[in-house]
Amino acid sequence: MPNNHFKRGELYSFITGKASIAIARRLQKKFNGAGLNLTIEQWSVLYHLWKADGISQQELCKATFRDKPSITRLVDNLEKAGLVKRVASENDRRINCIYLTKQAQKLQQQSMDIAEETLNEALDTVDPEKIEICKQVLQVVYDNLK
Amino acid sequence: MPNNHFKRGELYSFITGKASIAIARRLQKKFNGAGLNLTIEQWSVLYHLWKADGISQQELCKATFRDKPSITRLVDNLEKAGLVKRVASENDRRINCIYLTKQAQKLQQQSMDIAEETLNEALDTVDPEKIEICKQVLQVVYDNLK
DNA sequence: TTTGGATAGTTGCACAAACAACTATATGCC
DNA sequence: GGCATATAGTTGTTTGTGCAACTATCCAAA
Repeated sequence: MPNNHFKRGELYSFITGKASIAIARRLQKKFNGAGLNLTIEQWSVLYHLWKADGISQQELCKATFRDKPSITRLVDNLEKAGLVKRVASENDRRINCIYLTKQAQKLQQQSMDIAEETLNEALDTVDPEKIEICKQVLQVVYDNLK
Repeated sequence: MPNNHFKRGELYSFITGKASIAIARRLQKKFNGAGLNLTIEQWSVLYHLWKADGISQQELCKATFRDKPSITRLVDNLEKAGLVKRVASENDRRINCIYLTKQAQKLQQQSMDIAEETLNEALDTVDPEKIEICKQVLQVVYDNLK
């Protein structure tokens, strides 16, 4: 029997990711409350564009851990909202480079502040060493399954 | 500045819950591979019915951390699949008691085994003490935000 | 140079989530 | 009894996800 054998009652919340769902909901509420008309999923795309503007949809797939159709539709909606635009690559016409609009650039500071605030609320009273261990475990889980 | 202040680069995967998404995808693939025609969300409803058959939709909302419309539709689909049936409560006709069919009872052992196997794969090589700390942290996160 | 395979992106479909607005039933209070 | 209010559940709409099938473009080898 593997040493990580799980007791029945402990299995559920690990699989369902209750904690990350709670974080996402809190963040969404804060976005709404701040008048940011933005879903968490859209924000996750902008997050990577703020780090590297003009990357392709394929690169957004890898970065956000989503499949191609999901990114197609997120970019569709971001484009409708006037936050990004698709520009066909000069070198390879299969590729769309995704560029932030000025409007999207304005959202960076505020939304990142809200995200950080949310995480601080989530991790309030938690020993920083335990947070570090938790992050390590989640990273190994991800690496084990990807 | 709170002692849990997050560095930018660390913020993203905590918020997006990459690890639990990876777990859910792996579990879904295993269900599909085993010929279980069942989504993870449907399984999460059955999970609670296996523990307490005949509970109401409202109780399923609390147990699965979902809102009422989500449960309505999950029960719709489970009912279509012949896995549960709605029975109006005798005492209070507003309430639907949700009962497992024989077909659903047969799925318990196999699907729980697969779930446990998935978690063991996810947590392979992780020190059990660290898993314990990780579970604690995630529980506190949940309690902080709920 | 043509052709076959790989890569980038899109579309259709089924399922699920969040929110608001709705129906039906129960309950408590006058 | 009758009305206000709370509770259980449903429905409509928008958004997102996963899968399969599709188009367009690129590239490399015959």
